[in-house]
Amino acid sequence: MQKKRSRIQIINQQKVLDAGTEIFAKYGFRGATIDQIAELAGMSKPNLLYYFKNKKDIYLAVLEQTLNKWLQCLMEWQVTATPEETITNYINIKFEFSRDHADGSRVFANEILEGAPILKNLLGEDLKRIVGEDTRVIKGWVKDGLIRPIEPIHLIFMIWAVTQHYSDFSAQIETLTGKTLADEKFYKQAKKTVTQIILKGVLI
Amino acid sequence: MQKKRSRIQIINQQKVLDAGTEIFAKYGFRGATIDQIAELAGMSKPNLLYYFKNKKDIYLAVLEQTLNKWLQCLMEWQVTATPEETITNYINIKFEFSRDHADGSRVFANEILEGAPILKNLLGEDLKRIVGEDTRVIKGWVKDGLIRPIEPIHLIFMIWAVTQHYSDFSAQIETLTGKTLADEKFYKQAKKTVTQIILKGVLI
DNA sequence: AAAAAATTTTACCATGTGGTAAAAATGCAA
DNA sequence: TTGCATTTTTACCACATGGTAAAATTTTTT
Repeated sequence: MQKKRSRIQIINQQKVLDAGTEIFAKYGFRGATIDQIAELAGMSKPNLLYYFKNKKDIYLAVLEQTLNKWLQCLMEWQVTATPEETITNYINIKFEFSRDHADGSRVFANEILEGAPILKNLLGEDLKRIVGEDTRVIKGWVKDGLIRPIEPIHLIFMIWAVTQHYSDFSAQIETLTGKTLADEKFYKQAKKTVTQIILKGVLI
Repeated sequence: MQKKRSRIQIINQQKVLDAGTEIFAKYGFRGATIDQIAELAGMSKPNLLYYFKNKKDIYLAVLEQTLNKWLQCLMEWQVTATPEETITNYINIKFEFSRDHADGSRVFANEILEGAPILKNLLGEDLKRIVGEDTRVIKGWVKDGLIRPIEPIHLIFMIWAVTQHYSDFSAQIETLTGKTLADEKFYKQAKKTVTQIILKGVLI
């Protein structure tokens, strides 16, 4: 049993997590510095280290926070009725996540580019289980003749890839289109086009 | 007019570029160290700095080399006959690039995650022009009623996103499936599924 | 083979970065 | 308001990292 966190502690730890997410998103674990995070969080480095004993601890906390949000997102969808509804819903949720947690998504991207040394363990079993369930659902649809015979895992990867692309590579997208998912019109257009192509692509 | 590069120069500069690509792919510009690159290239740090005067110069050379390959890849496809053939061909080429230049792809990913400070200038106009041409072709197909009315840019992003996903996030993919694009069977299956979904998704 | 040019090594240095110790300041409960 | 606990600042340190100078070595040219 651990002592109740004080008001200041709660505020400052969250400040560090927010700043850490932003910095790690840009530079990855190795490239980020405690000074950068401290400055963005508006406190001195030793002050920050009063809340997190070292850089790795900040990183772990950021990863865990993001991970929870991501897993929650992945489990949020439900096999409601038709595959059409279910897939539409799934893409919706993923797009929403990409828009609202772009920095978290980029922290993940950086971590995976480094070979996912931490995430591999943190994620391993949970993600495999979730993906396994998704795969089973899709396999069921194929068996029932509701969608074309496709390899489920690649459909899942496609949806992840596209939605994450809009957050992870937003710098590139912005250069080319002048827009990001923050632009409501662009957001809807992207979601609509992607949903349409995937639905028509898999439905019979 | 610059002097002809010596035999040793050619060999060692390429060694540095190869090592640099691998290290920058993992850690990005900030996270990579000259020592790591030097060690992987099998030479001492001062020796490496005899060929490239500083870290940024190595990075620029790596980016440029990768950029040339990427732009070449993007321009390799041709509007042959039907949209079906053309899109299939385009996806083929991108998948091949992801498999054969995974580290280069990751260097790009890292650069874009950092906000593409260098690439923005290096790439800016060239990429815009290429994407503009692609967009025009797709718009033509829509007008001619050959494919469904979709927003071309998002189709392009979809194809980029998916193919790059297999190289950039191969660590995640390997955790989940035990496979990478290096596995011939997996490569063909991924390409086939993606091609099928996108073709059925856009063709009328 | 000798001289010149190119390459590699050795020995550095300045700065950046992760992290600590302890004093000073602040918040808070009695 | 006083005393205790929490928080913040100041002043550091050790090591990593980017980079340099110059000597030593190897390669190439004459």
